[in-house]
Amino acid sequence: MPELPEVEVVRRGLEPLLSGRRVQSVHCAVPALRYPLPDLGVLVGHTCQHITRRAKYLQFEFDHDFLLAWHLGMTGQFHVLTSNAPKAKHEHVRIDFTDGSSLRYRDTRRFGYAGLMSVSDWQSHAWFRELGPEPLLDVFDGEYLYERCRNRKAPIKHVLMNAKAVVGVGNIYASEALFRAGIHPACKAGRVSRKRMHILVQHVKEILCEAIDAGGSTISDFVQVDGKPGYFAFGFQVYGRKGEACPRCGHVIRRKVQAGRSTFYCPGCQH
DNA sequence: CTGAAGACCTGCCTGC
DNA sequence: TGCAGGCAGGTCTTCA
Repeated sequence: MPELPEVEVVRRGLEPLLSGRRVQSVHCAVPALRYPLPDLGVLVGHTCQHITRRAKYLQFEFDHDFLLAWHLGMTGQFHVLTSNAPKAKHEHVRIDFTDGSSLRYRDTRRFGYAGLMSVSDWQSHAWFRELGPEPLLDVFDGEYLYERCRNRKAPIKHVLMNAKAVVGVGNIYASEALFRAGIHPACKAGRVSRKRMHILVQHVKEILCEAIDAGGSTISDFVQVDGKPGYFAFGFQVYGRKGEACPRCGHVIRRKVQAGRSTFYCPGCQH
């Protein structure tokens, strides 16, 4: 489901509802999502202090050095309800707080996963150790990406989606950013010029910011914490638009499968 | 080493 | 109406 903008929208929704709340009880309806769930019972009696984000992971920071890292996979959703609200379908985890609020995790496909680590040392955890830079930080710039792609024969779209190169850019935003930059998704990464790499990076940053401001993208099942959809999907220029006319040059937008993922592009203005 | 493909799991849509 | 097949926003593992 979510790429970086969607995870950030969820983080911003959860932060004011959960920070400062103390855990009263934890219920797991299943032993595992994608991986076995950690023993969340250790959080009982502890207070959620901040919710942060790294790549597509939400990080719930508790007192006493507990950090709960959570990846939403494709269909994971968090909702904050009251503790007496009924259990929804595919609701796998609930964390009740002493003030009566209740954090629910739903995940139809169960591709999500969670782990407990320490606030002071999460960077060394296997999930985080080898991640590339955050795309919205200044260290991610055209020069960085150009150097990262040198001699790489993989398609530029694969590099954009590779979390070791840069985090948070998934299938949708990779397609859209390449369209805006006029770069063909199958173009070998090592053959994109320095100048075009600068342009591409600018578009990646722009599109992620626009999507965050719009509350994320909803194609089928992304919702914000309050249940509202995201609105950015209305702004897609190529994603999901196979057969339609390119908004820029009028050529017919094509869909092709790259490494098992759908890629949408305009053969007229992406080279 | 790199890159491609399969696996995880469920639901929805399409076409026969 | 029913059913097979394809498809879905992520990431890890396996294989060539």
